[in-house]
Amino acid sequence: MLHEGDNLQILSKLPTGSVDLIYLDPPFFSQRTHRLSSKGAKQKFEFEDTWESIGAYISFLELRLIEMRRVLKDTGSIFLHCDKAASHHIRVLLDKVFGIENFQSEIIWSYKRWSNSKKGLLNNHQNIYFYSKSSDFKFIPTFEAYSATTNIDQIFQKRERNADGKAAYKQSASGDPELMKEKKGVPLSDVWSIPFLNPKAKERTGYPTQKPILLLERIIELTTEPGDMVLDPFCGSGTTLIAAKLLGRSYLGIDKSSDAITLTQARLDAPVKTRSALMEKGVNSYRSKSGLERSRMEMLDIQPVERNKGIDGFAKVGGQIRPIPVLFQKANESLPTAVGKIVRASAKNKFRMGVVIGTENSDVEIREYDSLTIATCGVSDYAEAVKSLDSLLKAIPKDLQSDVEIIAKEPKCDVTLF
Amino acid sequence: MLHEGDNLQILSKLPTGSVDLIYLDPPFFSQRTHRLSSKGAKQKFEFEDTWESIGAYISFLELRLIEMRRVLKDTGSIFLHCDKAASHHIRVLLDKVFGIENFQSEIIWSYKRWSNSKKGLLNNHQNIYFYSKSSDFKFIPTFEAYSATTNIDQIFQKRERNADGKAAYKQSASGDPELMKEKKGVPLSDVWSIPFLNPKAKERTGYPTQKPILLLERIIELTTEPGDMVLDPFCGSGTTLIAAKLLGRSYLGIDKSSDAITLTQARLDAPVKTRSALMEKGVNSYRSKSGLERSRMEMLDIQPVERNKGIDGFAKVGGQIRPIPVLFQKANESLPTAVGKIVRASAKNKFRMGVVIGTENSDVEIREYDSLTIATCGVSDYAEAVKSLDSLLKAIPKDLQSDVEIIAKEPKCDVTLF
DNA sequence: AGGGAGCCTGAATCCTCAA
DNA sequence: GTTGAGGATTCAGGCTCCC
Repeated sequence: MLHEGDNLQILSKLPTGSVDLIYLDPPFFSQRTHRLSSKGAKQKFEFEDTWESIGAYISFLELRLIEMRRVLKDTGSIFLHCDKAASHHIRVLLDKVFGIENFQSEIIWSYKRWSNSKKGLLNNHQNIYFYSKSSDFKFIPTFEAYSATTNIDQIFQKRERNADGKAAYKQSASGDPELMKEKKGVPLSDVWSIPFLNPKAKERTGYPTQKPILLLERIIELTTEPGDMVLDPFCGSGTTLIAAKLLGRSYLGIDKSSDAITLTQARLDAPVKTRSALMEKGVNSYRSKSGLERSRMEMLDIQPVERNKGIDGFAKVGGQIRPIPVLFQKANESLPTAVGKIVRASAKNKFRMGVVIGTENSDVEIREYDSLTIATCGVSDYAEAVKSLDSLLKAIPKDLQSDVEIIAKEPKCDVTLF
Repeated sequence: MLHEGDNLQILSKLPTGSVDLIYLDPPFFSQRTHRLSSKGAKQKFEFEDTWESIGAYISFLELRLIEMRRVLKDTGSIFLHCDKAASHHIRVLLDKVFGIENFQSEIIWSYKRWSNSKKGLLNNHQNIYFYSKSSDFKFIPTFEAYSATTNIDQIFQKRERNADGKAAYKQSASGDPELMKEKKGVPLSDVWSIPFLNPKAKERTGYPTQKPILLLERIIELTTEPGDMVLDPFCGSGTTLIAAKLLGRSYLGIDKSSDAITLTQARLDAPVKTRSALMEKGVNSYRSKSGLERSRMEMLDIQPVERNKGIDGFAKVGGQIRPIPVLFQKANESLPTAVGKIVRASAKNKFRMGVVIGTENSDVEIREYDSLTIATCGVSDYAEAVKSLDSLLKAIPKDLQSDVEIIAKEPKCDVTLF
């Protein structure tokens, strides 16, 4: 169900204790008007986020949060999405309205985003405050995969405390370890790495500050079951309601803008969810390189590239990444094959030179392929790699020297990495 | 230099405008006493973190923050480390003392830690507030590697706006792309993934709430240059000062506990920094499997194992990880070799059955190796894998059936992964 | 009901032993 | 002797249980 109007009016008419989950994404107190002007779009959406003072902003929220608390069931939860602009004032308010004892989590939504370098750190997260109405809130335990450092094969073994009070693996009379029947994984963390909605994503509606469906799905699945009622009093483009619908929950959306309500209705009628590989499989699925390859590149100070068959990385000079592609010969391919790959991959980009590192030790060789200068060398261990890379660079023709004053670096730590 | 005593007294004697960076890690308002009860330790450190009220806690901090602001240079910065217990009240206070306009970042220190199943989400982050004394603060630009999804080979190309105002890759007269000479990487984010100090780390001193040196090094390198003065008014085990010393900065530490001062002095005399693989190389260095292997396991719903030569992962049933090891036959090994590996790896742990997935398509076969039942099947593509795994499980002996009702899953996305 | 003791867990290290 | 696979160990948070 959708309502157009001031959410305070509409909330006050809703029955007490009728909602299982409230997610709200109010204006963040950014003190500016948000609009998205995608050239192709038929429609231009915008909303105001300018306030007289932080006090005015907080009073605005307070009136509404009091009503939200009222309409929430005793087992219900509320998720308030905000950012650094007012997160501290909002949490003080939430403590007041819902009670400190009902604070459950500060969820950090972290993402990578296109950057325009500024003085200081890039803002790559937003905050979501999770409060329950009571200690008896509904919560569906959710688990993640174990960390790569966890000894999963070990922790199947049951443990006990021995005479000294030390923990040790439990053993049956015969000396065999006793195993657990199953393991669940690790409880979900409060730091969520979910990609920011890419400017190119099909899911985008043109509405500013639109949130990814995946984020809302996670919130809904954590605290509700199918059929439960989900309320979004600042529904905007309607992402919360789309997610609720896709998961078989009932939903109620409020927004004061008729454009927003129209858009939401249209999205509900025909939901589009980006099947982005990044969203569904995570950034790790992009990592095509093994730990060995990655640590080898780290030691040679090479910036890895994950999406190109003919380029494993780019050489760095003094911390700067240079347009000099590097390729490692693979175990099942010949050196000429590897060279062919890097030449093909470099052609479009007009890189002037590249490096191929072979699997067998060999002297440095420099050859021209069309307009590309390729150096090949072989490594079997780190010292050799550095030495080869060094002599490789010394052997480079004079006119290319200025481009490639690579200094072979000391390894970053004493530990042998491969 | 180290001072024992109440930092308010000692701060008030420090000259105005004499410090470049202040990092403080005050008690978090946890309302409990922190102690580390390591059995073997000679010494037991503890500190009180119980307060009459949040008001008392904030006043305590306010008096001290006012002095800290005074001793800071105009180009100086302060980093206040806290957690969800009082972060909102602390930020309100910082706004008051340093000015809203001098807020720079909310840094999220995120980490994985030994878990503690609870209702709700695991607390896996702490907050660090970064304020400057003025807009003219010292800041050393710092860069990270590009994300795995970035088209690095593309971003070397210069861009321009064409007639329609759209951005496009710049081309020379001959139609070739023009390349940038170098790229720096991505500016550092405000979400920092740095490992938590593990219970087994040599770097541990026995002092509770000890922070990793790596975290402090990053803060110091961001806002100071060699020779600059770093102040930690709640220095505890002295991590800030160790990091400052290692980076050639001057340092000043204050703590009211003489145990803490003694410990800090001892650490300064002989700094121990864990050369931990995780800290220095990141979690990805633990991933021994290629993207192909990992995505294959994801599709078959297998939990990967990274530390065992004879086990690639464990089978899941209904989302639960079961003690059923799975091994993929490698390209350069025979099926019997693979079976030998999984049998050896499983022997000590007394797993009852395992699965070997071969490289060639073949029917499912079940054989006994000592007390271990091994099922082998072959796959060459996804559809075949699902079919094989399915028939494999149907072929499993009756008495093991209850252990392995694996249902072959639908692929999670349309993209063909192998 | 309230407080304290003890249990369970898994991340990440240390450390042993076999190749 | 060297390496590295994998077995052993630590410990704080949050739970339960007991007094």
